[in-house]
Amino acid sequence: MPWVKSFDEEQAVDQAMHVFWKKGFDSASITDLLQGTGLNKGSLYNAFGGKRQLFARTLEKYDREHRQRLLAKLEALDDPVAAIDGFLNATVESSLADPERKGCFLINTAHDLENQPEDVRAVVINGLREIEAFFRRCIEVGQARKLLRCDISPQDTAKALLGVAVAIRVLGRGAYAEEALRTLVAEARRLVQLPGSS
Amino acid sequence: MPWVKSFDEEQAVDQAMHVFWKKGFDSASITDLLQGTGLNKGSLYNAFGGKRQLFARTLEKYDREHRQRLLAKLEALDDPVAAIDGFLNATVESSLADPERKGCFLINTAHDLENQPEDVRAVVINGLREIEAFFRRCIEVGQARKLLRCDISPQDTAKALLGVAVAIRVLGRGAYAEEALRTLVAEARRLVQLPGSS
DNA sequence: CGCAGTATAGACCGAACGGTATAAACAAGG
DNA sequence: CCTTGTTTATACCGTTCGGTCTATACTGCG
Repeated sequence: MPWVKSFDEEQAVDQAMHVFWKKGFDSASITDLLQGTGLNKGSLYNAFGGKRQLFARTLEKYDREHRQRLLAKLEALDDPVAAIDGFLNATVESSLADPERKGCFLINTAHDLENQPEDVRAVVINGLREIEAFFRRCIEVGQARKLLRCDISPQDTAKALLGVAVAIRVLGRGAYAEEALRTLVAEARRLVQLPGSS
Repeated sequence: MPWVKSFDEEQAVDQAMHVFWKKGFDSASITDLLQGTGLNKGSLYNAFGGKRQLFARTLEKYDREHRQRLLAKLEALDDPVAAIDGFLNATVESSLADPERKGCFLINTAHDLENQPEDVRAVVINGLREIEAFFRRCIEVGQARKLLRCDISPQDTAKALLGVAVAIRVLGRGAYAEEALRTLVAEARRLVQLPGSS
């Protein structure tokens, strides 16, 4: 093995991620990916196999570095109220901070779920399911600690919170401005009867 | 004027609508549209000018015949509770009834809002704004008639209801099954404190 | 019939698509 | 040096893209 590798494969995946995230699978052309990664065609096909496989890798990386990382950070707070609040606010902040208004890569892909290969579908479904489970755990703990109202179903309310997060991500791509997005967060908070914090 | 027209232009728009609705603007090819409408290339370009203009016409038709028609029907009930309930349930039913899982044409387009021409953007923004206004009116009337809790903001809660509707449409495209979608409706109902009806 | 205007079918355009292949340049181990 | 395997750059493949154009068939009016 006289040579190992010259370019940073993980960095290339990261750059390709932004291309796919912004344009989606179909609209992202090979040329876009070559420009975004700085690779040339041969290296890209040699390193990743093709467009589909590269897309799957970028989505997995996004899921790992965005969703999983955020959920882990929030669970570590050991404060269910702050965790719920934190997730929704992070959703809004991410939407507002991105001048390209790319939204959430997972949800963008979920919107196109029909024509995705099975491995991609699995990442999306699993990611959404884990966000829902995160909300459910937050609600259960919050109820046990008497921080949240106890007359609601954690399972069902978790779905509602995920739903609001989805709406923030979709409407945050141009249809709703900051104030409206923050209103959605406040309304979601009302579902679990949190006191109005910042 | 020795001839008027041979094909039904409105029917062609309707068939093109389903093509764009299913595939989106970019992924719908001219060939798809020709097959869907039964027209040939010359007629299509002669009658509509091009892909973009045809897309705008199909979206306007969708907005007119789906959103406006549903809202008018529900407003005519003069029953704010049934109207809110009816909208959310209709959203679920539409999602479930469509084997192609196309979702809502307006919301699909809203998800791509960035690279839409101005006229298309206007239809989307206006459509969403009117759904929100519909919810707001329902809540205001419901409060005046003591059917809904009076300690909530009609304006803000209307945004939340629209948000849940958006989530139903997005997650209804494969990520969520019937039961989960109905849970979202029930949770939305909880936002305005409706009694649990079917 | 002859004229005007439309529908049809399909050729044709340049460009871009995803993907493969080929060439030379290059780096490290033997 | 020589081999091995990767880097680049580019040519090339067949297909499809949105869009134009032409030639022909057809319909209704005068």
